[in-house]
Amino acid sequence: MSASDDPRAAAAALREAIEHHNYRYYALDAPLVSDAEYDALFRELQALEAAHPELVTPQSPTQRVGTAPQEQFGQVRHRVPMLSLGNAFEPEEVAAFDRRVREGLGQDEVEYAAEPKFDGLAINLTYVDGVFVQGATRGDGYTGEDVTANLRTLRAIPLALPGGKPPALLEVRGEVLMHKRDFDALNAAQRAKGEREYVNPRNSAAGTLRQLDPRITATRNLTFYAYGIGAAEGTPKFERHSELLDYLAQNRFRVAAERDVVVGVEGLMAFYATIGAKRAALPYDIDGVVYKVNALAGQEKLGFVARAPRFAVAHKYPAEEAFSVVDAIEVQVGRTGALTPVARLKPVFVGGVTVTSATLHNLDQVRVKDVRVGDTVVVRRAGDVIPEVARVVIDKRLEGAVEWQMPERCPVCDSSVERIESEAVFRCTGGLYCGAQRKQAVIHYASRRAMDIEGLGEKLVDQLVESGLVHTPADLYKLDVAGLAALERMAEKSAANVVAAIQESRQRTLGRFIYALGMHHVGEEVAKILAQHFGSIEALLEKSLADWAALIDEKERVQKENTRRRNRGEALVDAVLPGIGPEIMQSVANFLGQGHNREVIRELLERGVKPESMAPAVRKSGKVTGKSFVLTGTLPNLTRDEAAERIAAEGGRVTGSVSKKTDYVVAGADAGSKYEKAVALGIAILEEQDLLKLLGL
DNA sequence: GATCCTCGAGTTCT
DNA sequence: CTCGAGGATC
Repeated sequence: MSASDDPRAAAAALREAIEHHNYRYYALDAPLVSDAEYDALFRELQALEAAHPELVTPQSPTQRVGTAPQEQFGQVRHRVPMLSLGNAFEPEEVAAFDRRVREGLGQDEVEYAAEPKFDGLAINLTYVDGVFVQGATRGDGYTGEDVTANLRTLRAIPLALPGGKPPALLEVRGEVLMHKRDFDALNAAQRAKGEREYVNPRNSAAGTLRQLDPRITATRNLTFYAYGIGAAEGTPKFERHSELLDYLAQNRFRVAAERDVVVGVEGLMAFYATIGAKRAALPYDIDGVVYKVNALAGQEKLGFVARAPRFAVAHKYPAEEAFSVVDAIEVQVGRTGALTPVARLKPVFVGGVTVTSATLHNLDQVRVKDVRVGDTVVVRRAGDVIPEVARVVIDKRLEGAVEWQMPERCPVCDSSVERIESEAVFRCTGGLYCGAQRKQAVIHYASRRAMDIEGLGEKLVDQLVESGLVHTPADLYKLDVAGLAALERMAEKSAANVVAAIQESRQRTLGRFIYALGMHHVGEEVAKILAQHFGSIEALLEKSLADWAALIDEKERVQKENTRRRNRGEALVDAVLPGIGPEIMQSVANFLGQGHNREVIRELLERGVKPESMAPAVRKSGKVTGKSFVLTGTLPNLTRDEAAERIAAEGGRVTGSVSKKTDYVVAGADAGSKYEKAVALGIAILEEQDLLKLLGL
């Protein structure tokens, strides 16, 4: 049969042939034909479709690249949530996982499907009647972004499942990533064009997938590896995870060649070691391996804890370490004057990013690790993100390297530096005289949780303070558009926005205002207590030093009295200002006792800042009165603040750390150590929907 | 006096 | 998120 006899059949045959060659080339790395032969087939199909436009179908290989760039990505609700996995780092944690699985299944030995854990982006592909209709990112696990147009350009993603009788619905789960060699090629090209280079394959895959113009995505070599399925209708019945992967491979998806089926914890550890040894030689980046109970019936039996399946775990490789050299140890000055030593390092690529500095926390830490300028050090990214100096390579220490000393004078304002006995930190005594502290004070004042002045960030405050326009937060209210627009990189329009934001900030709650003042030991919580107790800023200012001293005495007296009563089992006396002890009172008294601080407050009020007095918290009874909650991870719909607000509205309390007194832990995606702790303490774990139900919403 | 619970403060990089 | 320290509790 030739094309002229039956163009429709010819086009179908060509498409099938091209998809098959794609599969051989992109998924198996084992092409059957030369590139020239492939191109010939492709051009033949293009010619045929040009002659018979009615034959063009969306799933034709000629249609991978759409034309019009999108404005933005749509939202996609996942039919089956895309969950995250629990992590294991140590052999004992893997053994514990295996033990829980064995106990859960009542088996002596369990078979696992083991595979590399790709360091890419989790994706869900939807096929309806064998045709690729939609691809979405994982997002928060429940809702992702529609990146169909970009995914269509990936030739490792079949646009149509091979003939026969395709399933009515198939969701393929997997990872989009960039092979290391393609990443290197991309960066070489970027360099040649004088454009920005990407830091690692994962970031470049993410950046490429989020291109609004699919034509750009098409020029980059992204690939896709399948590792599971979501919703499915009309697929064969699988009994094992490994069978399911075989099925995906038969349907022209790329699956990891390294996947294996192993038995027992010995099998898991052997797989971990094998992949670890091959890690550098693999074509893609991985950050661990994944173990899943192979029997699907077993997976179902084990089920889920909160958001993580009980039948699978990710076994991570240790944080990557790298050598670098300490160029200098600089000192940063914080809002409270705290001096923090920071190691400036020769740029080193570790854990996927280039690290140039790492905090050394305080002098004690510098001494413990004995870090000196010029030292060769081992750098790693602790936990997830924050770079740290793990240790010094003593053998490589240069002769004459001296112990680092905390400077005696502030590097910013030259005031003397002192260390309060029994405290680890050194502080600059310059107070608001110190430029660094002044800047930080203004930044803190404008921050989201304080007076919430939008557009007034670190950069702008730097300029304002350095140009002398602003010395204290009170000066913000004197700024006008003309003055601001005179600054560099500040257009009329954005200057107007900032001024408007400053005006708008005059009305804030008293709690926010007190917090914004930035008194030592007075964070959001303490500020709120003070606001509710005093009711107005004037009431707070009225208190003399003697009044505070009396209050402190009173506090200590009540504390002693209560200790006595407790020993006798008598009822306790209500304390003044619960949650605020002598130390904090002293700090507030010191702050308000200083003339310049009172002056700034007076100016703020004069310039129209009107803190709204706050009614003492009426302990409303709600659905969760008296219960305490801890939030961790990212919730699918609510932000943490929103969740906290709703809990408070029903009488519950939200705290930051998990303890025996915690009633519920609300866990979202990528929940961290708090989740672990909750499990260890046997505390009820809620997902967002459970929380909403509990709150009656 | 000891222990537990919370809050405050500081931090890196994209 | 983690550490350190203040406050409450026993």
